[in-house]
Amino acid sequence: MRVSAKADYAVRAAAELAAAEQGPVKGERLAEAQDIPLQFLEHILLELKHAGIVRARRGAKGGYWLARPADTITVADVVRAVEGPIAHVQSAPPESIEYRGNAQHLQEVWIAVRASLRAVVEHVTLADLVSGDLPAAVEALASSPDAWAAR
Amino acid sequence: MRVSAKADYAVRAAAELAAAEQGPVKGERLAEAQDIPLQFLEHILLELKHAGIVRARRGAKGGYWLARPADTITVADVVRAVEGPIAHVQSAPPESIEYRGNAQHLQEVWIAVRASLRAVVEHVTLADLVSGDLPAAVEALASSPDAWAAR
DNA sequence: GCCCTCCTGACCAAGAAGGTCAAGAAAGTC
DNA sequence: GACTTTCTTGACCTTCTTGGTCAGGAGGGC
Repeated sequence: MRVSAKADYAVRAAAELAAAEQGPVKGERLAEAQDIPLQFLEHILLELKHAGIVRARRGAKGGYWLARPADTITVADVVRAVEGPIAHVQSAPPESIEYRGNAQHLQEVWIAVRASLRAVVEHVTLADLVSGDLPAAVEALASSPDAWAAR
Repeated sequence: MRVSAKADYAVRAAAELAAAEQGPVKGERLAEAQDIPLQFLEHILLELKHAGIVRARRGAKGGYWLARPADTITVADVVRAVEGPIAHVQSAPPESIEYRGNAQHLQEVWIAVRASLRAVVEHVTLADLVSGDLPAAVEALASSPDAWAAR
């Protein structure tokens, strides 16, 4: 239950692209802006491209840009593109697992875990991220002092 | 953002212990009840013991039992015991990461992710799991048909 | 003394995480 | 057409994690 460096990098780069006024942004600029190893970032951007989230052009004046408007791309889209399905259990979707005996209801718990995760990442768009104007429900979660406490 | 086999096994075994009427339960019985490789399970139980969640006694009539009442142990306790902190980003707690440029607000998103995760796993106890009587908020999340859809 | 059950460390194969390197292919410029 | 720029792609690398197995030891119960 952790977020990989790759997913974090991917979202940060995507946010940077969302904020770009116009025209393609070079990989190097993204890498510098977010302090990400360039070569690693280019692999990530390639995956985002294959997922249809980003587009690219080579050559002078080349670079990357978002394939769709920033308010139609969610954090979940970006994370899935590089990490695969969210909240799998034992590499399988929770709804496909059969639980026996006294663990019967564990399936519902994992389903609820996934749903609560989705409720956040599927509702924050890149546009929200850049503007800082997060959905009210997300803001509420993040603003509780309890949410900031380590545990 | 996935749940490991180890964490899943740990919760299942803990649920089985929570349901045990009385007296220690053998590792072998737990392994059979939940179809978990015995040797692997014993390593897991050892971790749960070190975390103070479970107790054990050796010898004939030996076995494992919960160190505390089942309604005071949450799924989060068990998962943390075997997987470490929940929802870390790049192996660090989200509140300790500094984001720059257009990714400034990503920190709040990861904090919200962690909070929403906690809202589920910290409120389901082993007793809830065995009885199937989950907290209303969790039930609500799990009962939405949308939550069961793969994506 | 003997059996039972937990305890523990060593080992292992496969895969992922987090990168780096280097060659190529397209786009633009002169 | 040559040259530069920037993306594209595959190969490679090291370390850690995952999901186990094996074998011996230690302690309890009878």
